[in-house]
Amino acid sequence: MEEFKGTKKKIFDTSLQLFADQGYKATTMRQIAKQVGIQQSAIYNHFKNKEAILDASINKLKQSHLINIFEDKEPQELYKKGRLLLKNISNMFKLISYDTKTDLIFRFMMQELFNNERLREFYNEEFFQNNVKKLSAIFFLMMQDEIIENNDPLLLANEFFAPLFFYQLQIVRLKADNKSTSVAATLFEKHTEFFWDRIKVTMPQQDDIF
Amino acid sequence: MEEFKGTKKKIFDTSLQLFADQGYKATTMRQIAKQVGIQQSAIYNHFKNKEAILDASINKLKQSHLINIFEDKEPQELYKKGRLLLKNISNMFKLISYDTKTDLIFRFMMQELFNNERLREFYNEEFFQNNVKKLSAIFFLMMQDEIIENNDPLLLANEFFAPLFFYQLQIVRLKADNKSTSVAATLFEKHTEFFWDRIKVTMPQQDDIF
DNA sequence: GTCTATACAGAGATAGAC
DNA sequence: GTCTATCTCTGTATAGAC
Repeated sequence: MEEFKGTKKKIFDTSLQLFADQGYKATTMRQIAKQVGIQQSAIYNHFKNKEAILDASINKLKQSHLINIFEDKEPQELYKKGRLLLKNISNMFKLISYDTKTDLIFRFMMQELFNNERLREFYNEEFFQNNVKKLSAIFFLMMQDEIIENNDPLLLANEFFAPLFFYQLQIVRLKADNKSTSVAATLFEKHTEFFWDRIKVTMPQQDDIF
Repeated sequence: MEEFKGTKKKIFDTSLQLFADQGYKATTMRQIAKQVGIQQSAIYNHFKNKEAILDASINKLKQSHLINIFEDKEPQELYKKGRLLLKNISNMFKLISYDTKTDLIFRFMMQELFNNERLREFYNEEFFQNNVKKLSAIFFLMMQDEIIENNDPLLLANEFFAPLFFYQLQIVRLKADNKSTSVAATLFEKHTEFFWDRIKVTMPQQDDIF
């Protein structure tokens, strides 16, 4: 929860930047120090060792919007917003892709996910067990209220999240090479429309053809 | 195109395994040698240096089914298969997640994607410019033939690929921790059904309600 | 809290005998 | 083609002066 200040903050920000660009292992203490503008040994006044900076980075991820999609809100307060809720979530995914700080955390996460079991464990529990299940619950409530058609709520949750994550990945990747992201950026909204049309209740008495 | 043999193959296979588990940078020549059962210096009889093993790994990725989804087939030969084509593609994504060798390449790719510009460039051109565009072309032909409803073909291509990639990622991740993948595995088929129902032409004269 | 100096381990790579 | 031995560089981390 603590926010770093002064030199410690500089060290942390620089480290995260380098971790995102090159990976944790490839980043050296000398590199970090040089970029901060201090001697390498001075880092140890702020962080016990290199792993402590890694831990701080993981903590940052835990607090980020990449994981905390619903903040503290419960399905019961959310589901009535219907299509608007999905639009809000979709837009949040989009904003994250363009937020410079969160973009770093995203790249850091993707690299370490496969060689850091602790991070994988955390991702599984927080992102999956938490967010996907919460979204499932929301869809379930929407079905009960006949806002959307009956279907497998867990499938809907996955089908809604998957493209958002995928488009986020593409944008972060394209941005890393300073390539245009404009096409990919439009997909967030298009996905939500496309998806909503698939799941919404279509009134039988009202004929779309005429 | 060359397939390695004997010691060279052992070195390559071991390296790819370690790259997938720990990342390229974290893997040492001594580690590779130890696991192969030779002296560290003996590696240099087979590969010029560590980077040459990395290059070979990237070449392996280029040849894999992760990238070569349509092999050499053209949209014109494929689109008529309709729903079956999508089922085949979906099934291929699923099989890759469980194929031990391709699973390694997938993990290797995900880690290096963010710190290897060359790999990113290749991924962008081959996966995106090639596969997504090819699938777009297929959907476009399906629309012309009135197999599916009119829509943005590029959107459909993305919406179809995104969950497949996402589910693949989840399975590979779960497998890394020896966790159950059975729930995730069912999503490939469910996605295809869910998606096809969304896009297929629904005959106006034929009423589904009765 | 930052510096210089240094310890020490581990990295990639080469030389030359067999 | 593999071995032993070794070089050189670079990595993390600590000690102690200011």
